[in-house]
Amino acid sequence: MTSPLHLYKAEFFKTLGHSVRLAILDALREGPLSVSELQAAIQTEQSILSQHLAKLRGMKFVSCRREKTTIYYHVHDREVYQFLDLAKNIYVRQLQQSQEMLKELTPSEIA
Amino acid sequence: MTSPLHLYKAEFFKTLGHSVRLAILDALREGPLSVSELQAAIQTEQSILSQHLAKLRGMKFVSCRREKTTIYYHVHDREVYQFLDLAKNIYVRQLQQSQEMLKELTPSEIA
DNA sequence: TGTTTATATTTGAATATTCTAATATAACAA
DNA sequence: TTGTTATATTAGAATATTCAAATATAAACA
Repeated sequence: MTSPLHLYKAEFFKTLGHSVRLAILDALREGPLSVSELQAAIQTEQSILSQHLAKLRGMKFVSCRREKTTIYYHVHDREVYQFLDLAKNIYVRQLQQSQEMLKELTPSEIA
Repeated sequence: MTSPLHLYKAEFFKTLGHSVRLAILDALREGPLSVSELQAAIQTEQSILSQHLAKLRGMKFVSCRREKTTIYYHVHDREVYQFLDLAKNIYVRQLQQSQEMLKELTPSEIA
């Protein structure tokens, strides 16, 4: 086990495992945005944004087209949003569970 | 942006971003397995397996119960498999696309 | 051509993750 | 109690990822 496919899958998930990259995908839900629009939307330094866009491009989560000097990014496969929403179901439940565990602790147990 | 929720989501995906952890989840598809059964199934050192199980537990992807000296792991929320299968649709398409790009390259372009 | 604007890439330091090896714990049996 | 089996945790080295700053590129325009 831990086949080449598992390694590829791992890269796939790793690419999603960064808050800026998730914010980028979220920002692109409504449609394409230029890099500077993205920069404004998620409040991130130009070079950092560019580096994260490169990773998303590398895994084909996004593509881009140039229009004069502006580069517009869009998600490559909109099914990714279904997927992200399904993820949300799961981690929201996971979070809730953690919350419940916290609530059951007495103050002395927490300290 | 890059809210606390985005940070949490990123942790969620990061937890899935390792081939051993994906192999563990796959191995648990059919039902619970003990640590040594997992070890046999995915051919991994005891301590490494244990460390990855700890991460999966931490994010509540798996839970475990003890039976005498044996510890059985199971996935915490079976919806994770729907989610992983949806992921597969997406990255298989992404892979195919990369393949097609490769095919279009002439040998000289590759070298 | 030179300048400006928009974006990408590179480099090295800072940080985080993973692995290996060793040690710890928990339950049970002799 | 001591030993054994199954699993977990810890510590430090090895590796990978991220960030910040500087530099590079590409298109458009004066």
